[in-house]
Amino acid sequence: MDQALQRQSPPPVSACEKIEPEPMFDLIEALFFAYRDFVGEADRLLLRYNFGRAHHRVLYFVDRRPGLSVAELLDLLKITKQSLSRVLKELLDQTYIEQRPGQADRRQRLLFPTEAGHALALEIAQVQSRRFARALEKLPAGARAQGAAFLAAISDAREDA
Amino acid sequence: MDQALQRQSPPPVSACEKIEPEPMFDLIEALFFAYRDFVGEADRLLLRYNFGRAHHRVLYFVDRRPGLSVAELLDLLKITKQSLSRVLKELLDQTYIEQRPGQADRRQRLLFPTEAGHALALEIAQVQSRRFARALEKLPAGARAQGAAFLAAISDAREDA
DNA sequence: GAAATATGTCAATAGAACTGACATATTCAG
DNA sequence: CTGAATATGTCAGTTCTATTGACATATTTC
Repeated sequence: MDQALQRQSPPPVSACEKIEPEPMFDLIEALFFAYRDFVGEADRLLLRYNFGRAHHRVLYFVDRRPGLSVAELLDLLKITKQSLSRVLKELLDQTYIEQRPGQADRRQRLLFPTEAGHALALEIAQVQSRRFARALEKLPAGARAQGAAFLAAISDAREDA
Repeated sequence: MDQALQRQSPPPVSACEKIEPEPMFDLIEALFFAYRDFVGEADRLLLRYNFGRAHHRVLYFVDRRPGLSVAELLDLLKITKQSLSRVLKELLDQTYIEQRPGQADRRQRLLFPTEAGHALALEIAQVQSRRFARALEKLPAGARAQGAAFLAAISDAREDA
């Protein structure tokens, strides 16, 4: 049943065309599986509210950064405003999020979670945190800080927000 | 410009309903941004071949586990065979992947990368590895092994394959 | 007052996933 | 050998998320 063997050790590069090191397949795969299972769990929870992954991302950031402008949210999510609009409208209609005009700039519509929105965001964050907690139990002390630093280093340096 | 402040320290839980610890927002966010930027880079590269993220995932695993059966691939990706079919067909048609009947069980269609498929898979893996390499430069020695262990602990234990 | 900005919205499209139903080839168990 | 189970493929319809392009409105700024 194990005809699915790995393409293993780098065949000691025959020619000499700018020897690129062996790709870090361990990290590539580990990140894929970690993210797949991490979001999969939240997805199942969101189904109960007829929300998808996109709703979650919006609610998450609005809850974490109450008073966020639409433009700031778009930049965080790296999607277009048309993509955001459907999802945001549903969250507004079902009063998980509310808008208030900016006091300084009244063109802005600042986004705030409602009580229900905050509660839902918290519930999902707790489910995801329990996964992290289970993972950290198996790891030596300091793993949380190391893990956070590792992940931060992977994303592009310029994390605004 | 910083009206987007954090909902910070856990307001020392007023009542006493099974005190849930403060969610690990640092890890939740770091994993989101790391994955977003990690796959975003590959996505841009894939555009040149008119392939999407789904094609990449299939090609990646077929290249890593040549001789994989369709059922095994479905289980790795956690998608349905109908979802796989369009993507796999395109990869077969454009000869990045080829099928051979299993010698033991001739019902199976074992998947193998072609030369072109292997080259493309490698190219993408190298781009992603360079991102990891840049990240690891900033981190202390041992960060790679720690990071891999951290990610593995996050995904559900039973990684078959 | 004109230009730039922040947001909203309409329309059309694409990509990736889903469910359900059904067909074919092959293996396996009785 | 026959019938059930398995591995795969495929058709049809749907959902969700995202895209581009065009245009409207309110507000701020020069």
